[in-house]
Amino acid sequence: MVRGSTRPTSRDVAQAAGVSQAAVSLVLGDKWRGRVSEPTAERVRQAAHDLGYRPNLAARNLRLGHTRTVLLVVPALTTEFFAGVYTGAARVAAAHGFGVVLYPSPEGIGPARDPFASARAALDGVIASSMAADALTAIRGDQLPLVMLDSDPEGSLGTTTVNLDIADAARQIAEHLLALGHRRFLHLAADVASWTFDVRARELAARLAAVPGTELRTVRAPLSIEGAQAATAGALAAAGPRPTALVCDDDKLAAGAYKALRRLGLRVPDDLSVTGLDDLALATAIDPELTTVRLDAELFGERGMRALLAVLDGRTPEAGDIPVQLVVRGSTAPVR
Amino acid sequence: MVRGSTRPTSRDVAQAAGVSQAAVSLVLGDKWRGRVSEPTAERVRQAAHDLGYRPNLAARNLRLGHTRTVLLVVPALTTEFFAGVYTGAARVAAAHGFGVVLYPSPEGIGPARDPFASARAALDGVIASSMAADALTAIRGDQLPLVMLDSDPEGSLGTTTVNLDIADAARQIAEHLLALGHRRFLHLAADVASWTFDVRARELAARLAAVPGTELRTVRAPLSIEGAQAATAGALAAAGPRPTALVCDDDKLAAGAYKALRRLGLRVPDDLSVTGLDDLALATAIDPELTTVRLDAELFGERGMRALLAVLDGRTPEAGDIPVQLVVRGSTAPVR
DNA sequence: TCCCGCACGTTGTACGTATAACTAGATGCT
DNA sequence: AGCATCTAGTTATACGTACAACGTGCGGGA
Repeated sequence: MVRGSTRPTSRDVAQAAGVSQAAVSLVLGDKWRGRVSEPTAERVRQAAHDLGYRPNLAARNLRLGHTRTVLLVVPALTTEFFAGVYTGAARVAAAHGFGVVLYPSPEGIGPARDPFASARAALDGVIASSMAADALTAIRGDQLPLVMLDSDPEGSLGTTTVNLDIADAARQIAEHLLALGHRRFLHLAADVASWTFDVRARELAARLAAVPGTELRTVRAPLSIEGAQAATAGALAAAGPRPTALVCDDDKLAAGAYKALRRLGLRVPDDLSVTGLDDLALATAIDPELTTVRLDAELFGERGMRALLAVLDGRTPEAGDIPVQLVVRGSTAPVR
Repeated sequence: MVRGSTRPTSRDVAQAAGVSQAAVSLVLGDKWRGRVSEPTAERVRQAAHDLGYRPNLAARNLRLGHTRTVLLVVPALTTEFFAGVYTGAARVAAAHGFGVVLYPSPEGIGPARDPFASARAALDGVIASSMAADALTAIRGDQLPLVMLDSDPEGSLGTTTVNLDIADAARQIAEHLLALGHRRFLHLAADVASWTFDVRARELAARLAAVPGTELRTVRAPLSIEGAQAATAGALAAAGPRPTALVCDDDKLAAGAYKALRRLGLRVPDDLSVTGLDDLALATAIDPELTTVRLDAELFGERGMRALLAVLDGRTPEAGDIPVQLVVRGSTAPVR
């Protein structure tokens, strides 16, 4: 590290090894076969190591016109679901020489200042969850290759979408509860404008409408334990016969519902069957363990990344929704 | 990599506005006062807008030598704790014109391939949790300004550290349980090599050692609900008098312990008091609600970011640990 | 009149890299 | 011998930006 404070460049390495800068680039870029002799290559590598040389990636990106980096835009990371998505995406990306950068919608930071202006520094593409809607406007302006997760395949004109088979999840839950004899349903719905939640509501309603004598009420709650608790308490205080099945839009809402039910002295599943969706760690932490639908977050991330790679290569992305699986636990029982 | 038409550059804008590229740079860089007339500036802005011009940040970074972007390195995002850290860091960063990029250790991706080589593309600094140890070796090689979170202030030579007052957390838990009359303790410790967990063990042991007649056993568990469940079950199956207080290294471990206790037919807090640490949403989702110590994740992130900004400016970072607060709930009771 | 300063730009250059195009000597083939 | 081919490099250039340095009219003060 002779040059004092500034980082060594490929030219410094070249000088140290007694070759030209181009030779350094060839050797370190692994394109030297038949262009540089082995002894010289070794000398270059040695010099690079001695100087602690790290290529300036800004310069490389500028030169190459791409970065082999993609951005994953997700909603606030309040559950481990998107951690799984990231892991899956990062795994596939790594196998193709790509890196993944995560951009969670930071809570409480207005869109006035675009907080990831510099994060976008150099990106080849974007994978975005439709739940991070606020961040999307900024993205669209960039005209980058884009893959949407959990987004309406119809509504998103031309954009590639990768979806979990949420409709099937809703159907499986409905079938399960109907088979147990339930007829009076309460739907604890997430108060979030997103396709993935719309599908739950639509499919549940459609399924129940097909069975005579069923009843469906809906109550909306913000996507938090406290919100779900309050909404559930409010809904059960209403007049009329009490529902026997409580279908929650996700596991977190179900955990909030549990709390409300405990306060009301109602027992799960004796007085009320409860279902969630996601199969988070939370689902088995609460008592009784929650009947829910397992979503394969990692596979979701993998598929998203593969779709983006396909788009970047001009290939057609893999089609088809990702299958989900009902997991029956102790929170659902035959109606009495 | 087909990107339809190539993106417009500042030169294209210049041509469209009938000025030089330098003028475009001045206007868009907000340095035009007294150098370019208002009508001309407006013409440039208009042209930039019409063409949908976005500056090439790789080129800007190369030119300026900095990026106003920092990297936040965290362990796998299996709880919302680091989401809070990110939010706090991003808020402070945004206020100073910086962006934050998140790098969670992806599970199952070996260190063989450096998965965030390109994410590091252009960074001014790094904030890293000591829990993401595997990622750190790669970081160190870059010689970037670095701030460590939850790291041994002694061991990290010269590096700036920002810590939660975990020692105080452990003390408060110990005092609380001692005051309730507990004397036989079981410590459910995270099987993770990290300073933050070492402190818990050390401080708890020190505190109990000061009180005659106390007893402390320790059992280690991987940082997951299932792991904690198994470890707790194993420990309680051992011979000898049963402990009356179970001190868990974090809330997630406590949730696992709850499950083990339920299986064994032991009741919280009647048979055993349980404490956690973190105050995640999980802490109030389980029954009974968990006595734990609240960590202010957002403040943690803010302090980390402020420290890094100080380092970048050559200033001295704010000193002092971040205070924590015991939250007493239903999982702890006087010993019977 | 001369010259200075101001308003309004432009020209030129450097950041560090990857690679196309070239060179010079050695070797092989006919 | 004459020419093609191979080896082992070098030289030159472009990526898009920010900014230092350099004009160029024009009005005004001495």
